Amino acid sequence: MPVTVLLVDDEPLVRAGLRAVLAAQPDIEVVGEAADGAAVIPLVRRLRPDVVAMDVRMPLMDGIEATRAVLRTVPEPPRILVVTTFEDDEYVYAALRAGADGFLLKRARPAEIVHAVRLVAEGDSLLFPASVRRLAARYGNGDRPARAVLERARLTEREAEVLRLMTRGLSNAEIAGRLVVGAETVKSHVSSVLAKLGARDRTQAVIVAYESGFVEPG
Amino acid sequence: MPVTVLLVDDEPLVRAGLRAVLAAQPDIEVVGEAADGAAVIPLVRRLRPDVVAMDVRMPLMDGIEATRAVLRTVPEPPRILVVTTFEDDEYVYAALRAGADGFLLKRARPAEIVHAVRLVAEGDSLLFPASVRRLAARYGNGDRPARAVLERARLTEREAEVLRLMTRGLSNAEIAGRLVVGAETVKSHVSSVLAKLGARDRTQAVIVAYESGFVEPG
DNA sequence: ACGGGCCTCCCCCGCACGGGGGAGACGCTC
DNA sequence: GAGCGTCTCCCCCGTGCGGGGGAGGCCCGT
Repeated sequence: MPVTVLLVDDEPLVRAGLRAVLAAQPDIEVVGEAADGAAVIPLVRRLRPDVVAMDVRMPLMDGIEATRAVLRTVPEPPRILVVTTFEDDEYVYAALRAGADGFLLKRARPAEIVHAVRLVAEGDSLLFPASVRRLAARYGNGDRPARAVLERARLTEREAEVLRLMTRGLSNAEIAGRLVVGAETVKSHVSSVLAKLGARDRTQAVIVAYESGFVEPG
Repeated sequence: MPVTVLLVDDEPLVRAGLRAVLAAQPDIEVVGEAADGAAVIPLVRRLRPDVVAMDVRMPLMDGIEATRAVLRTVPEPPRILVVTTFEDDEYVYAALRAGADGFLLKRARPAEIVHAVRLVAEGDSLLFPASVRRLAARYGNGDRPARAVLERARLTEREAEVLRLMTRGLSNAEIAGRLVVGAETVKSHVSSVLAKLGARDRTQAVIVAYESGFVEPG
C-alpha cells in the first residue's frame, strides 16, 4: 500500500515537478492536484491522501489557512508537508502553529523531497530539515490553535522525558543526574530527539517543543 | 538613596539571616518584614520598597500568589526576588509567569544574595542564577498572566534583535549573516544577553524568552 | 572637552555538544 | 528461536559555544 499524496500549488510547473519526482518512486502515488487552498478540503475528503504537499503562497487561500482548515474540518486528517521557498521563511512558524508536520524547500534535491514525504507519511515530523535550517522567521504572529506535533514525532517515553528536561534548561550532565543514567546515555537520547525533530541542536529542539505545544509557556 | 527591601518569609530565622546579610551593605536598607504573603500587599503600599524578597512556601498565601497579587494591585510595583530552596524547584517557572524578576537559593553565599538584590533593584532579571542552575521544574502548570520580564532586562536594541534570532534557532554564524556583522560581534551580543538574563547558554536564553512572553508561541 | 553607553571586532582558551560509529541486555511479537 | 525496538553505555572526533580579557569608533548629554 503506497503513500498517497495530494499536491497543492498554484504553479502547474511546480506540481508537474513534484509529480515527476514523487511518481518515480514505487511506494509513492500522486492521487490528485489542486491549484489553490480553497479547493483542498473537498479533494482531501474524496481522495483521503496520506500526505498533502501544500504550497504556502496561493491566490485565494494560502497554505497556512488551508492547513488549518483541513485539520479542523476533516476527521483523521492527512499529514501536511508545507512547501516553501526561501522567501517564505516568515511563514514557517505560522505553519507549524497551524498544525503542519513538515517543511520542504522547493529547491531541495529530489532525494530530499522523497525523503520528506516518506518521513511525514510515517508520522514523523520534519520541522528543521537540513534545507530549511538556514531559514528563519522574522516574526510569525501566528494563530493560536497548535496541534501537538510532537505527539506524532514518535518520541519514545525516555526521549520525551529527556526533551522535557531540555526545555527546562538542563545540560546533558544535569539530565543524566536527574534520570540516574550515564552521560553517554543522555547524549544518545538527545541525538535521537534531534533527529526525530529535525533539529540541529538542543536550542532548536526546545523551540520546536514550545511552538508545537509540547510545553505550555506563560 | 539606598535600595529598600521588604523581607517576606514565614521563618524568622531566615528573615534574620537575610536582614543581617543585606543590612551590612551601605547601599541596601531592609525596611520591613512579613511572615506571610497575605500581609505583603498593605506593607508594600505603605513602605514602597524597591525589592521584595519573597519566600515561595508560606502558610496562608504562597509566594507565587503573593507575587501575582502585588503586581496586579499595586501601581508601580516593586521588583520581586523569589527566594527558593532546592526542593521548591517546581515553582520556579510558575513564579516567572507570575511576574517574578529573579530567583535566589537560600543556601546561596551572602555575596550572591547581595548581588541578586542589587541586580534586581537595577531592573535586571536574574532568572537562571548560578545557584539555581542545577534546579529544574517538573512541570510548572502555571498561570497565564506573564509580565514582559525581558522589557526590564535592559536589553539594548541590538541585543534584543540577537535574542529574537536566537529564538528562531539560528546559530551565531547565521545571525552574523542576517545582521551583516562579524561573528565576533554576535558572540559579544550573545554573551551580553546571557549575562543579563542570567542564562548559562543560548538554550536557557530561549526558554526565558518564551516563558517571559518575549516571543509568543502557539 | 570629557565621560558613558552602545556597537563593533579581536585574542586565547576550555569544554559541552553533537555526529558517526558500535554493542550488550531486555522485553515484545511473530 | 529469530527479529525488532528500546534503553543503556562506549569509542573517536570536530567544532560551535561561551568566558575572559581588551580595544577603537560613534553618538549623546553635560
